[in-house]
Amino acid sequence: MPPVNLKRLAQELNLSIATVSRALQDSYEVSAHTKERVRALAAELNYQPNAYASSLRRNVSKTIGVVIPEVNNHFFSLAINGIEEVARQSGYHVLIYLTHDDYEREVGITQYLTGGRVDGLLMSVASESREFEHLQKLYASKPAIVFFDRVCEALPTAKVTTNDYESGYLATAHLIEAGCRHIAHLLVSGNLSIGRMRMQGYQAALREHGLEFDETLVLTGDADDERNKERIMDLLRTRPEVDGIFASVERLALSSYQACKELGRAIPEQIKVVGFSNLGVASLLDPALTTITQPAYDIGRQAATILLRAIEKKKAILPSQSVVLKSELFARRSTAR
Amino acid sequence: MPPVNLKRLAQELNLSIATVSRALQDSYEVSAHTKERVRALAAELNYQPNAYASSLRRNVSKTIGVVIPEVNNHFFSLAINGIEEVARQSGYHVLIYLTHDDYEREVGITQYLTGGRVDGLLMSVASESREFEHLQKLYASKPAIVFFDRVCEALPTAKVTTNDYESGYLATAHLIEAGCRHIAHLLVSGNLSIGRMRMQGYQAALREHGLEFDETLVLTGDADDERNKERIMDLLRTRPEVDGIFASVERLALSSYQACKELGRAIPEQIKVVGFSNLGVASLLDPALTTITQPAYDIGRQAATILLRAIEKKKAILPSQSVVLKSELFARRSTAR
DNA sequence: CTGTTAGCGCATTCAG
DNA sequence: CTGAATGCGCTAACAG
Repeated sequence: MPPVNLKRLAQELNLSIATVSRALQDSYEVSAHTKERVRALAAELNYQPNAYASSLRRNVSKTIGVVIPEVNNHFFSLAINGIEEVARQSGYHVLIYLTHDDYEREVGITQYLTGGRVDGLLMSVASESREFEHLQKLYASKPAIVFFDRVCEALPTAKVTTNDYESGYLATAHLIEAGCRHIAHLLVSGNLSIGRMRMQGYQAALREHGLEFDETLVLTGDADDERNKERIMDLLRTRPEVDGIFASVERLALSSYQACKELGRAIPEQIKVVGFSNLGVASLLDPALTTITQPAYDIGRQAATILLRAIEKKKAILPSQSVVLKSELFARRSTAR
Repeated sequence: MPPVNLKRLAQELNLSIATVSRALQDSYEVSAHTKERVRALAAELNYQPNAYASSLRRNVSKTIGVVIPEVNNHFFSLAINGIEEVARQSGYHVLIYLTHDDYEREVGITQYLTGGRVDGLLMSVASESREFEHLQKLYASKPAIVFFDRVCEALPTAKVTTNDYESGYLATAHLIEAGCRHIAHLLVSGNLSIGRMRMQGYQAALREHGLEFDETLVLTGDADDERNKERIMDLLRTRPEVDGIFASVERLALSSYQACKELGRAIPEQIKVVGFSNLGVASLLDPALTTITQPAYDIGRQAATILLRAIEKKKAILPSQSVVLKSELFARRSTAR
């Protein structure tokens, strides 16, 4: 069976390829009658335009890429939800790439992406990425880029983030007000803006409540959850005075909970924990879980909206289009008192 | 600045386009010296082949599509993880589409996909889909398809599933052995094979343990979580004898937990619940949560592996390549006694 | 080992 | 209103 393409339609209808093409695009310079004939046959044969030929010709792919650390995480999966929603409504396809917070992979992926495969890119950088050369290259190679959550400050483009400084402050203040005096901080990574911001909020809250900032209570996590848990347990063992933990990212919050449980230290009676990011499910079920919840779905939507708008208008994305959304402290029942 | 394509490279090197193309593909019929020159310039100019031109010419896109109900769900996000992993290793790109369990969307997406954009498709059908005409059409239009978890039995292709019947049996038996005598079943959807299988296991377990199957204790959920919760609460109120719940899917399990909490019926003391699927995080934190956990990551990997192998070998996928993996009952501490 | 030629399917000039 | 011709960037068959 011959393939169903414009040529085939043209032959069967005794028309030229050009006319068929125009008819399918509802061009004003084709008679209503012809359009009808073309559409009827196209439907009958289940004609689908070849996306690649079209992309090649028009030099747009109607495809965006999403590069994120992982998907098995409430924040990112909700964000994808928002992104996919917006993309589909605008007729865009979504390619997904996971870095697993690995620098090498991120570099590989960005190279993969340099070359017209996508019209634009939504990105949350890997926490391990210190060097941004690959991102610079990518940026130079043209696709529109919008960062969300884990941004690369070095590139002059729009970023969709949350009020990380304030949230860090809020989380810490919440713990202090609940009676904590020795609050450990679990940092996601020193070279990630969200980590720095949240930590600054943490420090400010301590300071303003008259507490010392103790550098030795700050633990920087890595990609190995098991090891993170061990290190948290070590910290809790060697520093028994710790009565609160502020985890700056979901994975570390979980590791904290597990560490506390394994050490038999009850949450929230003995140790209070505030986990950053969307524990979703868990926080609904276990009242001991206090979380800072980011509006992940909206972040995804906003980032995608900015990106697609720029693509459609063929306009550059400016840093001034950046958006800062608000996170919320979500405690099922107050841990204060 | 002129674009960096083969033509440009060829001009600057005084070679033909064909030679440059061959050199970049490391063809044996190009001198080492020439290859070197080409590669050097390509690197210098950061040449990236145009993926669409290549796809058009070769008639392969090195892209697969993943169509799933949602991503904000441990099962699917883990599966994506596995899929992306396998795909990337083989140099494939992954397009993602979410149906939100909506029939219309699924139809729209499959149409979207009919037309060479993807070389293959991994799919978990929407629970609402009763009609499979769109899938038949898609199947006829050629891309290789592998179903996973929520399969469409009508199509003669490979399916990657878990031992749903046994798991349903196991879950129910677990409740019975823990002392439950009136076990409600929350069905995901009557027209989904996983639902039917799990329910059959549930019925068999009841039967073999000498319990009556009571149709009025079976509740079929829909896409509205809030309403599901209300209906579960209704059921628990009108049928106070219910002392166990077997939820055949993650979302319904969560709604059950919430319903129980709102009614003040303690889990697992007053009501025991077994939730199907990967509650992940939650089950680690709350010992009350008993889950049937599917090997989601492996399911993703396996499905992707079968698909890519078939694509690479240009061979049709046979139903005989189907795989059935095993789920595991995961109770943090036994609810029995 | 290298170049010439043709064409993937489509959108778009330019003619009529 | 319609058709013929051109080329997007790349690969592959065919020469030499």
